[in-house]
Amino acid sequence: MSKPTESELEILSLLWEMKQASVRQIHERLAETKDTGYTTTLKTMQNMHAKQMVSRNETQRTHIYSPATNQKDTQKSLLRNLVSTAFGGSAQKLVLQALGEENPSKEEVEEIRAFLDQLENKKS
Amino acid sequence: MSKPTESELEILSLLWEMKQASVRQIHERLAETKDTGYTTTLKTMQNMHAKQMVSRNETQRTHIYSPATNQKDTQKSLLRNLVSTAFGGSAQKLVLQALGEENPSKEEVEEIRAFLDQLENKKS
DNA sequence: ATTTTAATACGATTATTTTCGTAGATGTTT
DNA sequence: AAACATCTACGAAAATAATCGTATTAAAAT
Repeated sequence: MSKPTESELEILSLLWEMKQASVRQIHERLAETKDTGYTTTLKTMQNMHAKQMVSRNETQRTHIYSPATNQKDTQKSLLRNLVSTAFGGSAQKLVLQALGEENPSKEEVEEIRAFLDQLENKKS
Repeated sequence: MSKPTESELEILSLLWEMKQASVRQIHERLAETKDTGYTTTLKTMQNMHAKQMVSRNETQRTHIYSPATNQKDTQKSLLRNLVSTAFGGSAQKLVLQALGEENPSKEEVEEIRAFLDQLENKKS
């Protein structure tokens, strides 16, 4: 599986969220923040299909697309890439930086703490 | 300041690490993992200079480059971008995912805990 | 049935990024 | 000083990504 481009990732992200969608639906979501033509969205999704990045149901005239790449795996590889190119290989730095930015709620902090506990238990 | 491209980021990252370097030095580091010509590296660094992404000392024949963009700021914007395109806007998810990947040492976990404490204190 | 609307396919254009070759200048070695 | 190595500058080609226009087909509305 190849690395999605910026545009592809925007679409993929929406598909992960929506589980499945038509080109029209995706295009409408994109239109909230972007200003490109419908056929641009269509073409990109067709490209993604050619790359097997998404699958689609063609039984209806309006094709329904769904993600063919696992969200977790994609996130993992994007994170790995970012860590190595922008954080000098240190995931720790990335985590701290992200936390500093995030301004997490009490609940979120608790969730992270719990996760850390769990990590430590696994070690011993 | 514009978003660095993939190649630019590789170089920028080395410059952050080395503080300053000649094209030759950068090229040799890149050569460890990549297989492109010297003039390619040179050209990219010249482009970066044109974009004011790096500065350079031209008093010697061999120019010495140094980063002109702040590492933290760049990391921040790259993180923000990744969160919004690949993590559905949730920095929390990115943090948890990164932690799951990282397999942090005891010391690193402690560092994160300390950072979380500090975050909470700031709130009250 | 005709017209209008909405969809896909697909080539072509444009923009961006990456790569390299060549020329010319400046050092270095012999 | 001649030959060689090592720089920078810079244009241009090649590769990749993003955008759009047009043709065609299918469904929906009148």
